[in-house]
Order: sequence, then structure tokens, then C-alpha cells
Amino acid sequence: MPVRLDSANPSTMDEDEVIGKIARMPEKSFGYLVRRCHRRFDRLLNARLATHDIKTGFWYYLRVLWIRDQVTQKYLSDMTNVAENTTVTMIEGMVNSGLVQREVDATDKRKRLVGLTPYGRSLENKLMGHAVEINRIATRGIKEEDLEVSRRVLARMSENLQQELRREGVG
Amino acid sequence: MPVRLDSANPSTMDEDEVIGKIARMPEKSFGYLVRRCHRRFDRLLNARLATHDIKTGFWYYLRVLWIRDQVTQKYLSDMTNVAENTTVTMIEGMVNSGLVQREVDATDKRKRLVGLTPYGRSLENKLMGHAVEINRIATRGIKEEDLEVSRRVLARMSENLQQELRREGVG
DNA sequence: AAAATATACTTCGATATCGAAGTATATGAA
DNA sequence: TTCATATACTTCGATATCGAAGTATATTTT
Repeated sequence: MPVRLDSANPSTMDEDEVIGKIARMPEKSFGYLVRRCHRRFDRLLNARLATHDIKTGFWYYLRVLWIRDQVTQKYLSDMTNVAENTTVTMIEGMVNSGLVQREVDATDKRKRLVGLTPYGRSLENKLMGHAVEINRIATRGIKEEDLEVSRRVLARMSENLQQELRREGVG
Repeated sequence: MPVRLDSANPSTMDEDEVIGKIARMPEKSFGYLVRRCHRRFDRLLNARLATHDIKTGFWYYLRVLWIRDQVTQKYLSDMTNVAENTTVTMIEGMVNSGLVQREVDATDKRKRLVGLTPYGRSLENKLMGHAVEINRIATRGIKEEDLEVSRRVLARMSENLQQELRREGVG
């Protein structure tokens, strides 16, 4: 059967047709679209942070800590969507850079609470501006209504994927 | 001035308000939403590919080569959104794994054309099914109409960011 | 209370990625 | 034609990331 590359309706396509379509048209695949977009967000952010001598890897943790201070590494991993062993390394780096400090939780000695130093806290105002501006650049010329739909869709896809990851015992 | 965390309209928010809002509500930030979504796509794909002994790093290149064979490393970098030096390393790995081969372009000796081996080509059917299924899982329960809006938005954001990256001389 | 299980963190070795700076070849300008 | 610039690829050293397996502490079950 020939593969139609145009406006075929997914719900009426059979299996081979769907595979063919996504195979030949990455722009139809959310995996592709999301990855490409992410790479570019990340690169731009990276370039901006470099001018402040902040490693991109630290950014995501700072972002969490500015909202809630004194949290476990587990919590940071969940919020940043980064594996726990990665978080260990990153937090060590942040401690060495004087951004955060760590102490064992008195009531549960398995936990180590991570807290901002005054220096870490002081970066918020300086750095958040970049995040805001990059978001503004990215969304330029797009209707607020469509942005809102997309936020919902991205959140829902994340949920769907998380559920599947758990189901398959990944992470 | 107090920051309203509810349904403020961005177009009427002043600077501090926008920063405060995005700072405290990462779910409003596309940088955050896209990254989280990407991480989960990537992890799930990774878990699937591991069962076929294929490194995730190779996947994106295979994906391009299945559509168009015998292309330059530059082309591969552009299509995969990966820096050229990364592509060098990856293609070397793929050559060693017997997935592709390389030859200098006769008409332009700067170029090295990368082409699939029969083995590399033979993986397409086996592996594309995973990509399709993961997309299906991710988009479960979302209206096709909203998906289409989101595809457009993601593509447009990628364009906007690309333009800015060029403007700032990044990449 | 002892044993089994779960949770938080860590260590290890590997992979994926980049920026900066370098080499070889091609193209355009003087 | 020769010099300057651009393009494609490479090398190097660093960062960001993970999976698997290990340790310490807490919680649950028997």
C-alpha cells in the first residue's frame, strides 16, 4: 500500500501507514519536535549563563532552590527531572562553588538537606531575567491561546510518559 | 507590589510581575515544560533501545539516514541538532558498530559522506515501531486538534530560538 | 525485636554533549 | 594568481548525564 504523506487522519491510518508517516516526517513526531526545541532552549540559556560564570547544570537546581530552600536531594532530582546520582555530583559541584551547603537531616539521617548560601540566593534576580527573556523570545509571535493549549499538551505528555516509565519500571 | 499568582494576563503584566510569575511557577515556562517532556521521551526511548543493544546516541543519526542516505556530517549535525564535534565522535562509534560507513566525497574533499551499511538499514523496521509507540503513549488522551496546535507552536518556538542563536552568534 | 523491605544517598564506569581551537580543502576578492 | 575568507571536519579537555550496584538508615511485617 502506498503511503500518503499529506493530510491523512491518524485515526483512520493502519499501523504500517503510521510508521511510514512518522518515519518519513519527523516534524509529525513529538519526540523529535520536543527534542529540537529543548536543545535550542538549552543552548541559548547556556550561552547566557556562561556570561555569568554559571554552569548550566547548576541552573536547574538553583531554579528549584529559589522557590523552596532546604530540600532533599531526592526532591531536587524529582523537580529537575534528573537522576539521583547525577544530582549527587551536581550538588557537590555547587557546594564547591559556594552556591549551596548541605547538612544531614536531624530527624531522618538518610536525608541531606540542601540549602542556598547567601551567594546562591543573591543570583536569583540577576539570572531569572534571562529565563524570562528566553521564554519571551521563544514565544514571540504566537497567540496566547495557542501557548496555553501547548502548555497543557506538554504537561499531559509528560504525565503520560511518566506513567509509562513507572509502568515499565524505568527510573 | 504584590505578585499575583493566578490568572494575570501576560500582556498587561509589568516586568517584575512576569519575572515573579515565571520564577515561582515553572509550569508556565516553556523552557521548563519542554525540558521535562524531552527528558521523559528520551528515557523511555533509551529503555526501549537498550533491549536492542542500540545506544540512544546513535538513534538520532539512524533516524536521519533512514530517510536520506549518503549525507555529510554537517547535514547530520543540522538534522539531529547536535554540534559537529559530537557528530564526529558518534559517527566513529557507529562505524565501529558496523552501522554506517564513511568515504570522502570525490567532488569536495572536505566532505565525508556517511552511508548506512545493510545492517544499519536493516534496523529501521525493527526500531521505528518504538518511536511510533512512544509517540502514541505520549499523546494518549489528547485531542488531535490540540496536538496540531502544539506541533505548530513547538516548530515556531524552535525557529524563534534558532534565529536568536544565530543573532547572538551561538552555534 | 528480628527479618524483610523501602528510602536516600553514593560510587563506579560509561555515554552524550559542548566550546574553543586546530587542519584541510574550497571559494571569492584583489 | 594569490591572499582572505568560508566550509567541513577533527582534536582536546570539560560538563552533564545515566544504569547498575553498593551503603546507611528507616519502616513494615512477621
